[in-house]
Amino acid sequence: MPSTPLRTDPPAHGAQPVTGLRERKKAKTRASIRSHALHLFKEQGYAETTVEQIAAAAEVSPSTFFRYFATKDETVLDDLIDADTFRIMVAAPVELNPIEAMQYAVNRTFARMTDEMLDLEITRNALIQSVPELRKGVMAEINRPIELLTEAIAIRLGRPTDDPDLRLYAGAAVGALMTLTQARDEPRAAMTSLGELIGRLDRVLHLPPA
Amino acid sequence: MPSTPLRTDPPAHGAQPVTGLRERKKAKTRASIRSHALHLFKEQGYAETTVEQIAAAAEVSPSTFFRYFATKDETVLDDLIDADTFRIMVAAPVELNPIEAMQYAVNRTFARMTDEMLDLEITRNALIQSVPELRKGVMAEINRPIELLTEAIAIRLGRPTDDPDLRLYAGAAVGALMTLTQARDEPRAAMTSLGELIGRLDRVLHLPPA
DNA sequence: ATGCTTTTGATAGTGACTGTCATCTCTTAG
DNA sequence: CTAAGAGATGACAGTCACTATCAAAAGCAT
Repeated sequence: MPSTPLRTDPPAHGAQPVTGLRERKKAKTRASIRSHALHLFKEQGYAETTVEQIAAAAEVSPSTFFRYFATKDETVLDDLIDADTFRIMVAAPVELNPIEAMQYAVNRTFARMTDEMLDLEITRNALIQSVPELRKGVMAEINRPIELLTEAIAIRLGRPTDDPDLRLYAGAAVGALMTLTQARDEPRAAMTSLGELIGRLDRVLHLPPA
Repeated sequence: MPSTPLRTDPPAHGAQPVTGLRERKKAKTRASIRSHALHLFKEQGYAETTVEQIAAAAEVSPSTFFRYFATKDETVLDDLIDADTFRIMVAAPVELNPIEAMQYAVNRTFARMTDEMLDLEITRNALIQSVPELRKGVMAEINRPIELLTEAIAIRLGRPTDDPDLRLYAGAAVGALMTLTQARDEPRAAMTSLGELIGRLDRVLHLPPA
């Protein structure tokens, strides 16, 4: 919390905030720590990897590690919920119903990803599935996607964002989706077939009219 | 895991396992630790209370504390998901539909509780709502109630326990219920009006026929 | 270069949790 | 009633995530 922020971060719109020279190094450090952390986790396991090791691998001090990531699990869980996907959902063709719009957005998100991004996602997902502590962390933030989904549906349907039925519907959708993805054994399948899984939601969900 | 369990715990039926003398002391110690922990949490806050303090208050060593509770938060979260409620749900009058049966079971569970049990629940609930780490712990076990609910509905309807539609339905129900209870500000209301909240589920849920 | 801010590393904690081992206390066989 | 075995306890030492503090270093502007 700087006292006189002469040049703070731009309001975080869709466009890239014109990288400000010094901040590039920070982004690089952050990415480096994250990357080294994930590699180490994959090689030695999550619990077996200490923050000290990660810091050493990324060539920073442990102090610095904690300046970039508040907790060890943040290296895995950060950015997990992709706000972009919900933005795509909002912008999906109007004739799609909410569930179809979700499918559209998810499929499109996967299509946008490069192979290495997909690999990263899969690694991450495998970690989350296998390490209880990480699974815990994901669940803890379950409200975020519910919130985002509520909002996305509200915008699409021109309904108020605080419509209780919408929130209820979104909560049910996320809950159902959660059970669907967790039922899968292989992490790869759960991820790539996400679009298909969403299609099953309308078997049990029903959106009450405004 | 004793090598020769001459007298292990009975198969845990509904009836009370005839308490075996020494085990009574263990139960007492466990209850004591838990009670002291909750009181301290309420007085000084969760993070501000150390395991050492709890152990001291309960007059055991820190080592012993960890023999009874694997983690600090287990003192709060243990026994949170009440399997009995689901048992009551299974036994609810046949003419009730799944949602009505849930309401029936929840209301009955509250009715069974003594005042101090209710107080305990409310304290616990307030803690969970206010301490992020505890909330995390609850979310982590979200699968348990989904599982139990799936099973309860399956039994009531005479459908197979692994019916994917039922699991989906249960997941949606729990997800929706979660958002409903979290929307509330005052913990007391969220708990005691749980039965009423469940009634709203059928606004968005719909169980596909077998 | 000279000030200023921001980032960094070193250091010293705290507290949850683990593992080990000797002691002590029940329980049961004899 | 007692001895032996099993289980429970406490003391101790250690690991590791995470916090707080402070001085040195590096980026940036004038």
